[in-house]
Amino acid sequence: MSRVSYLDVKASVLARIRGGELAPGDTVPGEAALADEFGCARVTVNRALRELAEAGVVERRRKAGTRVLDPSPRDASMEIPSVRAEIEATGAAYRYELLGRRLAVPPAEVRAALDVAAGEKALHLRCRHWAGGRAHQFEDRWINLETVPKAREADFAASGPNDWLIRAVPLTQVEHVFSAANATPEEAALLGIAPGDAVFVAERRTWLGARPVTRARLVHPGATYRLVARTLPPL
Amino acid sequence: MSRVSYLDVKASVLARIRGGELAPGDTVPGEAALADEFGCARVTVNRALRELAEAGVVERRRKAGTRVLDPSPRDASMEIPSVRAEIEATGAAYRYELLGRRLAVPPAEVRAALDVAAGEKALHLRCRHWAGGRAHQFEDRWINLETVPKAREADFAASGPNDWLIRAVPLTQVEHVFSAANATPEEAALLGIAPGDAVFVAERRTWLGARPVTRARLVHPGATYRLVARTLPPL
DNA sequence: CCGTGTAATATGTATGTACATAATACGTCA
DNA sequence: TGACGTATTATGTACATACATATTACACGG
Repeated sequence: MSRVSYLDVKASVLARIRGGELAPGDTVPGEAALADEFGCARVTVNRALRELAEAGVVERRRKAGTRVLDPSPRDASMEIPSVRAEIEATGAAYRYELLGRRLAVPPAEVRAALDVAAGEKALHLRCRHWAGGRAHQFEDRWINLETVPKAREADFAASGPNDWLIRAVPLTQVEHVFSAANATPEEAALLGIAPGDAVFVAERRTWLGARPVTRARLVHPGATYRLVARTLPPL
Repeated sequence: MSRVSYLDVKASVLARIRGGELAPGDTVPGEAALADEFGCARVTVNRALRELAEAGVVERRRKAGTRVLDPSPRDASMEIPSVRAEIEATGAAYRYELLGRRLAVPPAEVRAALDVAAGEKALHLRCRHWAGGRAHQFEDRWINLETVPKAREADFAASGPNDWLIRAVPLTQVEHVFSAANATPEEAALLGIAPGDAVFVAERRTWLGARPVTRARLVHPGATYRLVARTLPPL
């Protein structure tokens, strides 16, 4: 004879919504009413409804009560792709190659993205990531040395800047912009594809608090690269 | 003189982690200890730590206690792109055009994706979405009529299948696979670009419970299309 | 009629207590 | 030494109660 769990209440209310007994826009019975119905404490109902609200199923407002929301097109989520993990997950051997490392004044676009002062230098890296014998990604990355001074000493010969940054900096925010483009001759040569072949481009920017950390342009052969995003599993 | 809130405890513990006082792998003081330190009830600490666990900052195990996790590459999330909203958000005029509608036996690949019985027909739609005078998306969609019989009557002349489905079916699960490709001659003609130009392709599959609803191949001109994903804002 | 102050109300949260549960630590016995 | 059962312990959750807070509804005065 276990007592009534908040999970029982949560499941029951969810079932009423799924079953159409409670339609979007309807007001869910108040905490007191549900507590009475289930024979449990109001706090127990509170937790159940709070979690449903966190899940985006209902909306709660003081005094107004709890209302069923539209089955909204929930956000899709995807793993932040770490090249190494991505490649190793396929079973292919991962190899990293540093093509270039220099301190330089970044072009205007990068300067703006990284919030680097005019004339100030940043760290510019160019790398290639292999999946077995196939070039998987060409990486063109700028690192803000004001935010991450430690990067000045790192040589990035052994492991990629991505792995290094993950360990060195507790990133607080990451943004990706994905697009498709035709490979430039240089990109084609580096990726072992023909110029003009489609490439999948990810532009990644990361921040540490309010300070930009890095901006990377990641170019993948379009013929093989896939990015997957799924909605969170239903409750 | 308000009492100690679970938010205070949560913020304090988070600050210790961010500040390095508690490093990944370290054990967070027990609920009893924190309750004592903050002069609040253990339940209050419990809620603080529980929410930190939900946020992926710490890991909790009975008897073992609470440990700080690696600052994991949190999942990035993106809005599920609804063509109409996407276009209208840019300020451009949205126009929808139905290119074809037929009942047909789907090709093997689609049959597998939609779990349609061999020889069984499905609804095949081809549409184009305009952003002002520019073709924004070419849509090639199959709908499983066993899951959504109502689609047989819909004519999709006025509004797109996407809008129709959102209203008609409470989708439970959505998957996107993004890739880059070179435009086929047909795609190029439909999108007003040159054959071979890069296109950004989204393959979307949706489910209602365990039953596949639809599979759509959405093709966008690579020169203009961008997809953005961000990590959830920091705690 | 309109704005404003106030009472009513549903949710939000803190507390002390009690018991449940999972996992580890450890002692016992073969 | 090793397998197994048991005590210990930290978290997990339920409850009754009390008070906080946001928001609505409504009465009242200009």
